[in-house]
Amino acid sequence: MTHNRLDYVALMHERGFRVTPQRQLILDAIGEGGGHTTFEEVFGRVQRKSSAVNRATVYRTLDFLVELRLVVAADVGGGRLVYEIAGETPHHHLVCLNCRTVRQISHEAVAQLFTQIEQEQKFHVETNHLALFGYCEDCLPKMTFHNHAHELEHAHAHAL
Amino acid sequence: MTHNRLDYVALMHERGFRVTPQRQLILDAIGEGGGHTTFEEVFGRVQRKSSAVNRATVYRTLDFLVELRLVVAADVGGGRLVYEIAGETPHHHLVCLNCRTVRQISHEAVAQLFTQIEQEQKFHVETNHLALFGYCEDCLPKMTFHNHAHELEHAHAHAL
DNA sequence: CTACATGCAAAGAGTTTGCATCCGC
DNA sequence: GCGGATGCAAACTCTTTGCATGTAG
Repeated sequence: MTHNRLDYVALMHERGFRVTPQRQLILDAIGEGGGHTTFEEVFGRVQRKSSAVNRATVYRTLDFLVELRLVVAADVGGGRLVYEIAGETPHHHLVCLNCRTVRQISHEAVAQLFTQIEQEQKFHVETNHLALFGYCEDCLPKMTFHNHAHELEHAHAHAL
Repeated sequence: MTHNRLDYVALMHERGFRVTPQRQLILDAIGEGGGHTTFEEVFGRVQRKSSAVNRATVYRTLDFLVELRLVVAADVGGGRLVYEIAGETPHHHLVCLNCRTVRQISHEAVAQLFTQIEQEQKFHVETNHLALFGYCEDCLPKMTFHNHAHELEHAHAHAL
């Protein structure tokens, strides 16, 4: 990763911000996420190491780190952001609509589409945060009959 | 659109559900969205016609219509779903990360990428709900400065 | 020592739920 | 009339904010 301890300490000092234990814990917790981490995961990891850290601090610190561009917040759907240490090679997300697991794919796999859309649609696709929704290998079998809209009775029995 | 009045009335009756004025109003309100409509837009339109309709009813009815597959809920980021009348030709969404406007693009434009990912990643991309995040023609100029700052700090450059 | 950062609790936004009433069929 | 649908209000979840206290530099 491009940001080691010296990097962020220097960056924060340069800008007149303080390097607090909470900020370091939270940065570490994001790094443990292997690419993408939800708020709850970060909060959980931080609490395990120091249970005194407050939710509000984690919210504020995540915003702060994103603003400093040490961290990137990616919208992969599900109404929740995922956080990643910035500066990694561009990659994208395959999000399973069923089990919500998020897998990464390389930039090369989609680069061509980006170029094409850029030209044809005059729309600049953000290269770091593409989210493709669909069904993963495990969930696809379960979902195939879904397309035929047959299991509704079952679903609806508890829904309404 | 594939679902006219007869369609959905028949469908609901078939399944033992009732056709209420609220459900018809809400279905109409989604149809007025020209492709994608947020909850608040639906609620607003419904209230203008019948101010007695409750928020909870709109929430419940949207879920109900999605479950009946008369309506499709698409996650285009921003933490909020957009609703569309089902059965339209497959299309996708270009979502501007700055102004949040959502534009549609045809399926053809991205079909090849889907096939490729399907084969290489063993992941089935949901053909109706692809959301591509980026910046639209209007917002891109405003964001270039922003991106530049980003790149300076993090050697993050990856031009398109 | 002086701001900036944190903890705490309360307030907000958005959504869901329990229950009595209503009304489609 | 029966059972599903609605309205209402309360409960819930997630996030933000005001303010007093703590602490990095």
